[in-house]
Amino acid sequence: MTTSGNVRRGERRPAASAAVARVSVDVPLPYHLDFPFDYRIPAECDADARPGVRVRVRFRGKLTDGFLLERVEHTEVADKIKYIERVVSPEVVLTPEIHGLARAVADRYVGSLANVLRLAIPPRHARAESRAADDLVPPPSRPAAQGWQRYTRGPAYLDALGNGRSANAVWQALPGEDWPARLAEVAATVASTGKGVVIVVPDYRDVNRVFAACSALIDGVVALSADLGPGERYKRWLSVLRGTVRVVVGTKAAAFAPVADPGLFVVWDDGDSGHAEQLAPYPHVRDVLVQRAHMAGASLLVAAFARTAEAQLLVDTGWAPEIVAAREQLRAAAPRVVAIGETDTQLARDEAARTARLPAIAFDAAREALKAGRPVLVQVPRRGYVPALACANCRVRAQCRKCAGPLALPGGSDDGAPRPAECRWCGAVEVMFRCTACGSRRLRAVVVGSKRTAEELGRAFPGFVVRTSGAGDVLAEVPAAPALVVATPGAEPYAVGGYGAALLLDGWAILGRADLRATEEALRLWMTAAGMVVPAAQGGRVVVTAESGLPTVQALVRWDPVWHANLELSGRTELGFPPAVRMATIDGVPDAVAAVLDELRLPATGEILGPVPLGEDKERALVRTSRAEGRALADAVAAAVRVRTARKDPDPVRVRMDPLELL
DNA sequence: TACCTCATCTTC
DNA sequence: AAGATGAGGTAG
Repeated sequence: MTTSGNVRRGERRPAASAAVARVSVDVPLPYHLDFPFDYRIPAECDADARPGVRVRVRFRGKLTDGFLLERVEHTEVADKIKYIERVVSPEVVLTPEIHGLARAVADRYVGSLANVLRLAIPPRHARAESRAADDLVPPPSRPAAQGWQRYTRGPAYLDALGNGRSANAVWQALPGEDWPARLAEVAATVASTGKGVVIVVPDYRDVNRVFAACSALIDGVVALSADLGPGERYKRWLSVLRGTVRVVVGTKAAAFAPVADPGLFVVWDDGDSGHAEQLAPYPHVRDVLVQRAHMAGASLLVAAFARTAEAQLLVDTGWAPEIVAAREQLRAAAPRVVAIGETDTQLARDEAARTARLPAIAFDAAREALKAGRPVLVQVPRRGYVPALACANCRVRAQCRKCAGPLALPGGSDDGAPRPAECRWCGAVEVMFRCTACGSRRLRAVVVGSKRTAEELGRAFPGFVVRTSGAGDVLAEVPAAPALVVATPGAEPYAVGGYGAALLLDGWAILGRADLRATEEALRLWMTAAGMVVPAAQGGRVVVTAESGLPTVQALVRWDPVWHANLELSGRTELGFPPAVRMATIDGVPDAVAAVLDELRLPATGEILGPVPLGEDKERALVRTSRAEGRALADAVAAAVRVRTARKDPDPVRVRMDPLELL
């Protein structure tokens, strides 16, 4: 007698009540199938089949993993329903909070729940799970937090958090600030009330620094970063889930860490591109935490040396008050910053310094710092920026006069014939370029500096150690000793006791990037480096090689990230770019993009830009609405894409909401 | 009439 | 996305 597996298992019977499980299956489904599937819960699984557990189910014939989202009495699909194969483990890994958050993130970014859950919940590691839970550590006592007195609303902010009140904030750290210590004080303050804290930083070096700072004040801190092995990662994540730790420090996936009773979420340096998830649907840590804090009734702290336009918007809309230092505190803390553009560059008289293209002021600043026994940071731009055009005179990025997009020379056939510049966003041809800043009509290609900087500096400063940090080989820390430290942006080592000087070389190249965020990014990179330099009173000097008249350079010289963020935001408001508006990009072959646009039912403020060619016979359309209609935009794009995947149109389109780069 | 290919349909 | 189903065509 032949029997099917189901029958041989002995006539499975459904659980007595709520025998229908709604399951999110973990398979890359086409977008129109992003909804839960119903499965019958067998009686023997009744106890374990709780919402949030992992289950094993048969989906289109194959065994797959899934999350049990909820249990209900009835199903609409009684004729097709199958039994759950088994409950993988009774561990409730998807908490109601994270489920709600993941759903919201999926909706916001036009992605599927399964894709977001894959970012939020690490893969299971059975051995880590079987270990017994540690005891819950007692909350720490409230720390002194003297460091916050330098900021106008600092003490009041700490008080609010310490009294368990919800208090969002956007914090600009003073130059030289020991920001990991300040974040640790904030975390300890919230933890002392018994609530949980999640701190998200851009990379593992920052995780280590903040973890160390937090561990000095708090028992029960855990570091979560992608470089951990699967077993260790799951083990630490479980300690968060089981509520045995109160404070989580980690990189972007930690934004979803299921900390118990969260009171505060922190994102450090929200302008760092490391906070943008590289996997679909590409959520950004800042957005995830804004959403999460809102849903959880917890506070959000957006902190950095510089300030993004997005953070400025949080301030402007009243979502978060700002925490900045009074002017006299800034004067006491800031290094002396000088900008030298090409027109006023006086190269050092020293022969070797001349070879290294070092201006006299930079050479002197470095020499003084070395003499004082301190390391000198030399920031050089990374290779491989998108080729773009800038004004030949003042190096300001060449803008399209219609949409302010970046101008570039059309690539492709190299027949030598000079061709006019084109806008990379709207495709408009520019034959009569005129610089928006200085009025010059000449254009030049933006190129990046050479890798020889390190050798050349070695020759300019004989007898001093030259260290490099960047690309594959990132240095975490340098000692408090004279040395030249050549680093690419984002790879600057932490200097014990601070740098004596920072030389920000080829600053104009960073400014000239063909990017909506070029100026914001330039200031962020400069301030991150300059923020590691000792105060002017201790001889701290910063030299940036860029035109001193440019607003971004001014913002660095005056150390005024708030002014710059306001400028940046009003610029984007004027042009109609994020974060002033909500925007979606739709990529694909021309027919596919056209079909989606055709299907698109936009809300009232909706507007379509392009499509513009994207290379490889692909096109990109930009779609925008007011921020208020952001959700409607996401829904409209989702509906249009769903129609397409449902009728199995051959050419796929890729959608991104508010991408970091529009090109 | 058996068998193969390609399009369409379904996924609990 | 990918296996299951079925329409219609083709060889024998």
